[in-house]
Amino acid sequence: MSQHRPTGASDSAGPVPALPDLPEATVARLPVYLRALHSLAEAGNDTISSEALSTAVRVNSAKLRKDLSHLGSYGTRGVGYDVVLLIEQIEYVLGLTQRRAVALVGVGNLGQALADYAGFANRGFRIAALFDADRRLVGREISGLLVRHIDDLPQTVAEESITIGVIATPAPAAQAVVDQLVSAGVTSILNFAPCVLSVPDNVDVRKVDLAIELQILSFHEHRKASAPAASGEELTTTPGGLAATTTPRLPTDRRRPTEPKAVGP
Amino acid sequence: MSQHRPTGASDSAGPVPALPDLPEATVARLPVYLRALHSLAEAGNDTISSEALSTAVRVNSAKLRKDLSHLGSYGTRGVGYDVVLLIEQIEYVLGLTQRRAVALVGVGNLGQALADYAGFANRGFRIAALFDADRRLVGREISGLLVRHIDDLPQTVAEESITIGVIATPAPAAQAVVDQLVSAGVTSILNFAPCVLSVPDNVDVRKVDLAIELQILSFHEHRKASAPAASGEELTTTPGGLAATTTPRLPTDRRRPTEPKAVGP
DNA sequence: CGCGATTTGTGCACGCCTTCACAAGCGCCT
DNA sequence: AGGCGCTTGTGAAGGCGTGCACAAATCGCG
Repeated sequence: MSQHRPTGASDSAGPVPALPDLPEATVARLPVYLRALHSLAEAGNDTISSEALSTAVRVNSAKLRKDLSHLGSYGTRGVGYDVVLLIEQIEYVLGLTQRRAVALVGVGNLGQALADYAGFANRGFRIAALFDADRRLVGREISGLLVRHIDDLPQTVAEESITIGVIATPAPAAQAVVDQLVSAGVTSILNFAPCVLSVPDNVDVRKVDLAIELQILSFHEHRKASAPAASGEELTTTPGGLAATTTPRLPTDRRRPTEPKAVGP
Repeated sequence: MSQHRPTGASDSAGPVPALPDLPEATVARLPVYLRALHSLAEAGNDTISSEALSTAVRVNSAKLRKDLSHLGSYGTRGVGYDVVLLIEQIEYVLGLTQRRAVALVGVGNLGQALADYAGFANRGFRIAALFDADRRLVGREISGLLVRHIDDLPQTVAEESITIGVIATPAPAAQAVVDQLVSAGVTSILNFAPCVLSVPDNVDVRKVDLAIELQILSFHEHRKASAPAASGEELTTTPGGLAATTTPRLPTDRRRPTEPKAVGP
């Protein structure tokens, strides 16, 4: 039941970071656990077993236990985990014990929807300011928040202790916006613009690209449409003859026959 | 080599039904490459080396080459990749040679923003129908699309050959909506509702949880705030009274409290 | 016509993540 | 008090993904 200490380093010499060095995969799942735990707490559960929680969040129970074990040892064998305690622990590690201030840049359609999104406020965040480059939008009020001009970023970021920026601008504007955010002191960025961003090493960026998600689904659709087709005739399976925009040229694999080696499955 | 069909020699002009069995990690990156390649094509580039493309998309060039090699062999040594050919290949594997019809359920703030989002149309998708359970919204028109009642789902899905559903409803409604989508024949779902969904095995679900993204960023913020803070202050750092909702109990951590971290190795 | 510069495609090793399986710990019941 | 069933925490194994480093392949030039 050793703690999160990565390797059994010597206590005397090893300066241990304040936070357990969680695997990224674990970090990404903790919020999911947290959500489920809040539900359980509201439903009046005092404790929960890893097995029960794992079915709720659709995660292998061993993986769940290992994830939680990274936080320390907060379960009771034979009983399970104390729901409230676990919530507190996860919120602590995720840094949610303080309500973090977020700046939202770009109040187009998506930006407005994000500004209104209740999920942020409900889960530890406060949208502290809205920005846009369009002077016509500046001064407008969106869900109780004044839209400021992007040039006011440095001042507002400082005043409101903003550490997280959300980019909901068109792609061409995104890089300039990040640069401004970064120089204003923001060190975490959530990017909705469909483009790659350049940031210094100390800045974290997460991207959400809506079209990419659909394209990934599209791949699986394509695959499903190919394989289980017992008829085994058509390739793209399109019922109607559409495909108007791009040239629907057929794939021509010009792989060289130099390797007759046909590795069978 | 020879991932999928060794079509090279025998030009039976036959279809290539068997798609290469791409690693999921590769599938997730292909859309990013595709985006960059479109830019390159517009900029007039005929060919691109893996090195150049890799810097554009911020991916290790070896990884990039390996990803592309899964598609077949479409590069020329000493030269690079043919941009147009590569675009066609990626669009083919992703199943983008046909424009896929998408149903969007839930036209609240987020749903409306998604309905307006140009990125979908620009990248191979067509929002074919909008649905909502609220009769007051049914009949309204949003960005040129009629909002239908969710009970019309089966009919519309069939008529429009919809295979992908997007859920932008509140969490409590999401599971019921998926069930309806699935029974209507939809086999891929993009879920924006903050909850876990149950679906049959043959249905793919991808989730986008905006608050989770912020929480992951929050974790890294927390970590950054702990480690490099040379001063004694560490844990929750921010001023201002907060944490009104939940008990701001400090971590009853058995792990050692914040030790000033010395520099790494 | 051959040589050097360039770039692809990939074998290999390493590290992270997942999963199984099980000993250790805890509470309850008899 | 002792045993029994339940659950946690984790060692070990296997799989997947990443990145290095290099042979093979191609082009351009002398």
